Amino acid sequence: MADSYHHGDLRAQLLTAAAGEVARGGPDSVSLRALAREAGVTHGAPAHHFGDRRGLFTALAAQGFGLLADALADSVQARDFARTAVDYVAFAVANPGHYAVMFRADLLDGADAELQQEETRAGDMLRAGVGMLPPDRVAIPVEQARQVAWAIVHGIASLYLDGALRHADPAALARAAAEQLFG
Amino acid sequence: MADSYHHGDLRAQLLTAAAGEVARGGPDSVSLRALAREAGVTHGAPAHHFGDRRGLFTALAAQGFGLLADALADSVQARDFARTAVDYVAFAVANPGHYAVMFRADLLDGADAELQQEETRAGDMLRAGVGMLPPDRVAIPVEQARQVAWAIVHGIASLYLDGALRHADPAALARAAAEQLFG
DNA sequence: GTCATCATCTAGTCATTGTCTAGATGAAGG
DNA sequence: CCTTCATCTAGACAATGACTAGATGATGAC
Repeated sequence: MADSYHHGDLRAQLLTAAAGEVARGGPDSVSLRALAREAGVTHGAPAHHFGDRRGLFTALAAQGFGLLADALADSVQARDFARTAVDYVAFAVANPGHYAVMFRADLLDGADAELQQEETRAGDMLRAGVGMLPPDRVAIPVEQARQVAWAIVHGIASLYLDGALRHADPAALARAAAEQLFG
Repeated sequence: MADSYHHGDLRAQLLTAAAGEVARGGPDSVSLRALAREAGVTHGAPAHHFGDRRGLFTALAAQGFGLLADALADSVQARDFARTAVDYVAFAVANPGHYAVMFRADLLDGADAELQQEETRAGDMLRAGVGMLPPDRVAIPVEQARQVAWAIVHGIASLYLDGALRHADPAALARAAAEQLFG
């Protein structure tokens, strides 16, 4: 359907291209018109699917939260926190374009229903993962432990994706962090 | 000198205004022309001081790294890691506009001399802060411990500034994180 | 005191972008 | 067959970043 009037899969293709572009040059380098050119449609076509630029990033973030929740499901069910930490960082490294926009409140429409739903699903997954830790390993209130656990995997992922930990193995670092934190 | 031909303090004023705007609406909402209007100069004036948009963010980040190094100096000299962690997060909360661009490689000119200098100074400060931890509290290689320590304060600061930890006290969280990590 | 130098700022221009509007296309279903 | 509506086209507009040539005046040498 690539040469018909109706593209047929434009929304998905735009999201994929946007993720690639964000991973390559950051959110600023994403141009709706460039994405449209790349997809072989006119510059106004993306607006129908995403409304505006913010809508594109919101859709990308929602997709990212969905993928993250999926990526964590196994280890959370296995109640293996160290593996959850590794899987979290591995998700970010494998999906840099998605991850780079997921927590950028300034780029997203926080009121978007799909975003809220996927974000809640991913958040519940994370909470469950930390809730299963052996209490004798946790020296601080459990709610703080949850936030600290999130902060550390987010910190590793963010710093690595921003190039600040260029010479480190992020997965190994996540494992070490889990051990030092709760081991 | 506000109404003379030469502004006299344009560079500093633009940086301050840019920090405020980044804190308010993120880097995307920063417009060189809007900053110029606000400062009462023409749209071309900022280019002389920063070259282009990237140069503005680079200068802002360099200033931020300098401020960060200053903010950490006391506690590092006192070899008090918990306080360093708190001071780090407190710096980010107090200077959200600076912090939001400091690690955004896509917005910065990594080759800038001033940026590299200030970044190195802040990095050395952080390394020194973690290097003084009691060895029997550290279960992982010291280099990983450094990275983990950085990741956790960066994670707390980032998540808080992005609004993901809206109901938490970031300083208290930093203290708790230090205790759980190395306490 | 005068003058040259140069950092600083002005003013105009251009391509590009996001967004809005009206309308064309064609797929899907009654 | 024909209506409906999601999808896409096409044109326009204001705003922006970047570039250029030139005006201004602060500074320091003589």
